[in-house]
Amino acid sequence: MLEPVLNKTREKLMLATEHLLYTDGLARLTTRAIAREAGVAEGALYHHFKDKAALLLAIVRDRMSDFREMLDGLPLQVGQRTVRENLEQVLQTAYGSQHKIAPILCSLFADRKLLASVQKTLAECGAKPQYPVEVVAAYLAAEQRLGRVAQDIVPRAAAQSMIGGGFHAAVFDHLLGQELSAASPRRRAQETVRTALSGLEPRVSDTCPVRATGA
Amino acid sequence: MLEPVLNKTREKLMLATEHLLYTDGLARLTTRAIAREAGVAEGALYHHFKDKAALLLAIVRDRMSDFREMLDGLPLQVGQRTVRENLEQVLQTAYGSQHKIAPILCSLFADRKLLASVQKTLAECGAKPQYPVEVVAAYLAAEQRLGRVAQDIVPRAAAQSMIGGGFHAAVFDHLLGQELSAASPRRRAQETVRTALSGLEPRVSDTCPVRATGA
Amino acid sequence: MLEPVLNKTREKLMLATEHLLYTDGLARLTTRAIAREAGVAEGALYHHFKDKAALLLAIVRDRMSDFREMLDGLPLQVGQRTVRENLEQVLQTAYGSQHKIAPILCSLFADRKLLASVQKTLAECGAKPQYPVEVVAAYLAAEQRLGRVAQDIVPRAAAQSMIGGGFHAAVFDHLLGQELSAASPRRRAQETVRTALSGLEPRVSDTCPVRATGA
Amino acid sequence: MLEPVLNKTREKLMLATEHLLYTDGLARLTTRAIAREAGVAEGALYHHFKDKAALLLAIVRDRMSDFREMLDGLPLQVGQRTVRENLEQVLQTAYGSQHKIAPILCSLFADRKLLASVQKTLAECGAKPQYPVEVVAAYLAAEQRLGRVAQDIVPRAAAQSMIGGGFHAAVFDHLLGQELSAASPRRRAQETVRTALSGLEPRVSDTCPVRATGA
DNA sequence: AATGAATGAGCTTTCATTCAT
DNA sequence: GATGAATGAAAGCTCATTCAT
Repeated sequence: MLEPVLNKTREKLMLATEHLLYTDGLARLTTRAIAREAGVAEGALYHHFKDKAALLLAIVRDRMSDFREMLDGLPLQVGQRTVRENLEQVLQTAYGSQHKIAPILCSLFADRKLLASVQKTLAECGAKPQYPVEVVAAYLAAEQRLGRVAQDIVPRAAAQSMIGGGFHAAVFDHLLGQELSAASPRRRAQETVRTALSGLEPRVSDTCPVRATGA
Repeated sequence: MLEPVLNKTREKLMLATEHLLYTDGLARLTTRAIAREAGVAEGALYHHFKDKAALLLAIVRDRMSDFREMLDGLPLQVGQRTVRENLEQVLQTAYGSQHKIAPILCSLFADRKLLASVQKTLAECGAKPQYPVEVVAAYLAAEQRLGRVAQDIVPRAAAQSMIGGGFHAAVFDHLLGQELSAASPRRRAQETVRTALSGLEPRVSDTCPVRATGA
Repeated sequence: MLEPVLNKTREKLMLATEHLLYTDGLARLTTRAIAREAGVAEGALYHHFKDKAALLLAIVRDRMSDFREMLDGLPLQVGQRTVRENLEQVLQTAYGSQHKIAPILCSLFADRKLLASVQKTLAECGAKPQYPVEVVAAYLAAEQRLGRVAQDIVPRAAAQSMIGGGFHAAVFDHLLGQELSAASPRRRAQETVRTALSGLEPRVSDTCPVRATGA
Repeated sequence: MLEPVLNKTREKLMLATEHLLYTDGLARLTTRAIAREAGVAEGALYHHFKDKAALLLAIVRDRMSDFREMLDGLPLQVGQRTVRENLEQVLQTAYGSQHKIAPILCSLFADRKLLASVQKTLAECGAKPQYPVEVVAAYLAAEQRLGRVAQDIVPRAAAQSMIGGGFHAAVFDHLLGQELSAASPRRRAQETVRTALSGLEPRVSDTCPVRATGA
C-alpha cells in the first residue's frame, strides 16, 4: 500500500522476467519460473499481457527508452558541442542498453513467433530511421557537411563499427558468461571514440622512435 | 557414385540443418524437421552426432574454418604488406563467416544446454586467443610497435569496432529479414578499413575552415 | 463430496500405476498409459510428482507403511507375549506387504535411475536399521538374551529365512502369474513360525525308531 | 584358432551380456552395449540368437545348470548321508546360483516379452516339479516319512524359508549395491541349516530358567 | 558369418495457455 | 483481478531390429 507502483503485479512480472533472463537465459524463462520469481500465480501473466511475447516486448521497449531518447536527441546536437562529446554520450548510453537487451534480441532467433512480433513492432513504432546505426550515420553525415568530420570517411561504416562493436561485446559477455569487455561503458565509449576520431594511420608526429600516446 | 561425399547422411543432415536455421529459426529446428528435410530417419542423426548440440557445433566449426585460418595467419602478417591490405582481408572473411554463424550463435542464448556445450568446445578448441577480437587487437598492437599504426589509439577498441560492426550487421540482417547492410562483404570491409585508418577528424586539407572536434 | 480424497488426481495416478504394474509390468508402465488409465492428462503426473521415479517411490512407501509400523513396534515386544505370537504377527504383515511391493522392487533392476532414487530414499528414510531382516534378527537376538529363544541358533539366519521366504514366494507368484504360495499370508505366517520354532530335527516323541540327522 | 571355444562369437556375447548385467543393470543392457563389450558388430547377435530375450534366456539356463543338477540329484539322497549334509549341499549351490540369476530374474518384471518367454520355457523345460522350493519340500517330506525330519513341521514352509532366504539376500545385495549378506554361500548355508534343524525354541539344556514361547 | 548404418515407433518430460473457483 | 490444477501437443532422444554389403 505504501509502494503502490512497484508492488503492482505487472511491474513484478517485468522485473522477475528481466532478472531471470540475465541469470538463467531465455531457455529457462518459463511462465512458471516467471510467476514463481514474481511471487504471483501463473495465470496472472495473462491478465496483464496478451502472451509471453508481449511481456518480453514490453521489457525491450522499456529498457531501450533511455537509448531511444538519446537517439532522438542526436540530430539536434549536430554542430553543437564537440563531435567527440556527442559520440561519447551516445555510445555510453548505447553500450549500457545493449548489455540489457542483447540477450533478449538474440534469443529472438530461437522463436519465430517472438521474432515476428518484434519485427512488426519495430516496423510500426519508428516513423523513419529507428535503427541506431542509421541515426548515428545520419548524424556523422550531417557533421561531415559542416566540416566537423573528415570528408573521405564513410559515415555508415563508422556508425556501424562504433554501435556494432558494443553490441558484439555485449553478446559475447553474455555468451561466455563473464565480463569480457572489461571496461565500463563510459571508458569503452571514450576509447572507441578516441580511436575512431584519430584513426589508425600513424601521424607524422609519430617519429618511429616513438613519441607515443597522448595528443 | 559421382558425388560420393555430398550424398552422405552426415552431410545431408548438416545442410538440412543450416537451411532450416535460416528459414525457420532455431525454435522450429526440431530433430524431426531436420530428419524430414534431410530425407533420412530421425535416429540417423544420432549415428553421426552425439546429440543436437553436436550437430550445431559441427556446423559452426565448419562454417568458421575459413575465418579461423585467416585469424591463425594474421600474426604472420605483422609488418608484411600494408596494414590496410591485412585488415581488409581479415574483415572480408570475417563478414562472410559472421553472416553464416551469427543466427546460430545468437540462438544459443535460448538453450543453456547448447550454450554450455559451445562454451566447453570454444574453451578447449583454441590454444590461447581464439576470440577474433583478441587476435585482431594483438595484430594492431604489434603493428603499433612497428610504427605502422598510430601510437595513441586503443588496439582493442579498434578491433572490437571493426569485428563487432560486422557481427551487428549480420545479426540485424537476419533479424529484420533483409539485407540491411546493403554492400558486399568485400565493399564493407574496404569502407570500414578506410574509415578506421584515416579517422573521423577532419584533415587540414579538408576545405572547411572550422576547427572542430578536438579536445 | 463424499469421497474428497480418493477422487484426487494424485490418488488416481497412484492407483492407476499400481494396477498397471500388476497387469502389464514395468516395461509397459509408460507415463502415457498411466495417464490414460487414471483418466487424466499426461502432464498432470508432473504436477503431483517430480517424475516417474517419484511416483513409484510414493507407491512403495505408501504400501509399506503397515509393515514399517509393525517393524518399528517389534523392539517393544521383546519379552512380551510369546515369541510365536510376535513372529506370526510380523510375518503376516510382511507377507502382505511383500506381495504388493515385490514386483516394483524387482523392477528397479531394470532402471538405474529409479534404483538410484530408491537407494537414496531408503538410506535417508530409515533412522537406523530400516532393513526388515535386521529388525527381526535384532528382535531374535534380544529374545535369545532373555532365554526365550535357543542359544545355539543364528538370529540373522533365522530372520533371513522367515522374511526372505515370503519375498521369494511373492516374486514367484508374480513371475509365474499365479498364486503358487497357495495359502493366505496368515496361514503361511503360522506354518513358517511353527516350523522355525520347533526345528526340523525329529523329537524323541516322534515314534519313528530311527535316530537320524545328528552331527 | 587356439581357443576354439571361448573365442566364438556366441560365447563372447553371453559373457559380455553377463558382465554388463552385473555392472550396469538391465536398463543399460542395450544390444549396442553388448556388441561393443563383446567386440563384435551389433548385427552379430541376431545370427546366434533369435532376439535379445533368447540371449538372456540362454544365460539363465546356463548359469542355473549346477543348481539344476543338484536339484535333480536331491531325490536320490533321501535317506542317504545326513539331512544336514544334504541340505547344506543344496543350499550352498542354491545361494551361489541365486547370486548370479537374481538380477536377471527380477528384471523380467520390467519386460513382459521376456517374462512370457521365460514362463513358456519354464513350463515346457521341466517334466515335473522344476521349481526349487518344490524339490526341497518334496525331499523334506520324504525324509519326514523316514522319520529323519520332525513330524509336526511343514516341509513346504521349511523349504520356502531356506531357499527364499537366499534369494532375498541375493536380491538385496544387488539392490543396495553391496554385499549385505556378508558371509559366503558355504557359511550361510551352514548357519541356515543349523538354525532350521534345531529350531528357535529354547532347549531344557539352555541355562536360562524361563519356560517361554507359547504352548 | 559378419558388419554397422539406417529405421521409426515410442519413450519421458516440458510448458504456454485455459478456466473453474 | 487472482489462482494454480489441468491440458495436450510437441520436444529430444533411445534402441531392438533389419538388411545391403
